[in-house]
Amino acid sequence: MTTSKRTSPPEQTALEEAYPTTVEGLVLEERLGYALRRAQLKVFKHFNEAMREHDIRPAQFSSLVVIEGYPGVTQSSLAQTLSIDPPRVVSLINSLEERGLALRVRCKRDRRSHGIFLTKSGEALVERLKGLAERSDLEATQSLSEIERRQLLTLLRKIYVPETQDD
Amino acid sequence: MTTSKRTSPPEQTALEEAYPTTVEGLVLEERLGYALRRAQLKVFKHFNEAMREHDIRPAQFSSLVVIEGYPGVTQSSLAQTLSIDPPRVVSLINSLEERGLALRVRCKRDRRSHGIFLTKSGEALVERLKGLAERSDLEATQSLSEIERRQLLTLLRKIYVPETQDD
DNA sequence: ATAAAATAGTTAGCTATTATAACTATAGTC
DNA sequence: GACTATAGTTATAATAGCTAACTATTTTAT
Repeated sequence: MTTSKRTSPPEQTALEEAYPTTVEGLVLEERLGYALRRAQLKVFKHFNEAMREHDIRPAQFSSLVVIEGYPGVTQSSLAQTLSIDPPRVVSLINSLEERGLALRVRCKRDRRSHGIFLTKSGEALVERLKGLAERSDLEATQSLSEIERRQLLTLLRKIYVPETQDD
Repeated sequence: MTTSKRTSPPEQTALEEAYPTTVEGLVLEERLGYALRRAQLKVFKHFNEAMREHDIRPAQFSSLVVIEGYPGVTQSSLAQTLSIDPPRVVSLINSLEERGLALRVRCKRDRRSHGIFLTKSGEALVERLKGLAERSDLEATQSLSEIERRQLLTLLRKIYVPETQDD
């Protein structure tokens, strides 16, 4: 199984330090997944830093925003909207409920499902957080112009919502 | 602590089903982190599907590509290049070594560091994988034109490498 | 109307990712 | 030679994404 040997004689290898820390021109720079991960890593780091005092993670923030926009949204609907699997939605809503930010209400029509609502403090918090998130994004993308930021959002949306029309 | 109450009377909530599965016009659509995650999720899913028969994960692929481009690269240099923390690089290279795709060679000049090289089978594999990755990206972004794909890569690169110049 | 199939939510378990802290060995500096 | 810094490693921990299995309900088919 391990019949293959090394590609370069290790004896004559002494220039490791010369390697650049940024990989210009490497095939990797053409890989969309790589670029998306690097960009997301940076944007999320800024986000987490901005939310640190509120102890809110990206998925919690997204949930709060969706619940605010669609009060009474069911867990399955939330899962689909955020591309989060059902088990994770459970723990997500649990944490929001424990912190008094949201609550489940059993649905009368279909007693299998639960509508989710924000509490007063949940509503107050999400209003505050939206401003912080906005500022965080701007900081993380200082190197982009406002036009470029719009372009980027449009292109990304086209990937995950293929039916998206240009603005 | 739990003084706040719900935002809507749950008694009159019976329209959950009417909620859209795609959230158009919601504040969330303006959040860069959200869009990045959704897009990355889709691109990575395609990638993992394309690599399934080879049992190669995104981070392993990136590592192979960098090692191929810079044979003898040290683990710390690899960590910095890929924005992966050192402990993870260890397990990453361990797995590549166990599979006979790469190997560590202790550096003579600085005996603390290890140069990483591809084996013959590692070289053969990465050549094969690069084609698969390319096709996977195209499939995942069918809704984008070639120009838009280039724009997207450029914009993303501007975020994580702020010094990047336009093409 | 009853049996079968589908759905909403939940619990449990696995792997991977990101992040720390602490430790060993080596190298560089005062 | 003592102090400091660096490369790699080990060990934890929290989170994320995925799958299977189970309960309670609803819908569909017979």
